[in-house]
Amino acid sequence: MQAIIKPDTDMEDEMPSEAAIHAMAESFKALADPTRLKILALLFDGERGVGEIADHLAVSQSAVSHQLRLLRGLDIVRYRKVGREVYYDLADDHVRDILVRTFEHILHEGGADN
Amino acid sequence: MQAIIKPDTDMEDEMPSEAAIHAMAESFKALADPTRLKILALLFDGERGVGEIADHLAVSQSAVSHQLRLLRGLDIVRYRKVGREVYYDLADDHVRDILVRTFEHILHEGGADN
DNA sequence: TGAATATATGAGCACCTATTCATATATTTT
DNA sequence: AAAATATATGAATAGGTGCTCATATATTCA
Repeated sequence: MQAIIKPDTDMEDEMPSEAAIHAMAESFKALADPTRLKILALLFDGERGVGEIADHLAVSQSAVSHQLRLLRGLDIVRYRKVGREVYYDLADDHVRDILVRTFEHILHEGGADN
Repeated sequence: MQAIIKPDTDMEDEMPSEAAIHAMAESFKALADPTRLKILALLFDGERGVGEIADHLAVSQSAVSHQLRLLRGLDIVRYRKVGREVYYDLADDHVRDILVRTFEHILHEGGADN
């Protein structure tokens, strides 16, 4: 499966495929929301239960659950079920890297306010 | 200038401020669109004029211009005016990094379906 | 000067999305 | 068993977003 994956990981030679572009857009879209970013920033320190997340941020349990489903579907977070609770965590280091880079970007941005 | 910038660039100690979260969401939002991603992928190889961009991708001049304005406003691209043409380019290396990381992320994503 | 070319912009609309509300499912406790 | 607790989910809706169309601005050319 996945026969035609060239090691074209640097994006410098040719345009990414239409499919790759859409996948990237999907991933960025997942990070393009304050609530989801807050969730991820919280998970940055380690796994958390759903209710715990909802409490820490000022967001309803339902809203958090909806957002976690979205993040789950894109392999941005993973989860672990323990009894009736579900602990969520960042999926991998790409996510960490991307979050940090962007955080740096906005700090370095001449932008007046912080 | 920029007196109060703590070297808190790693996001590991404390939650980013509300303002930082919103700024990050804005940045990601800018990357969360196929048209804008295609523009950026094109600029990855070097600067291009607006019409050139519109031709390469299958997008109207107006649409490209609208999107460039957005990217400009977030310091994701910069521009250079020569006569009546305007050449756009990626603003800095953060953008390059973020694009590459995300490209890697979606390639490494075992994800079968979406 | 006026015509041609390159880019920018405002308005309007179709589509998408994040939340709330109500409810469902799953697990533990009594 | 029923009640309590933790999470998930579908529907409805308000607000946001990207496109097109028409037009404005800026620059070069004849």
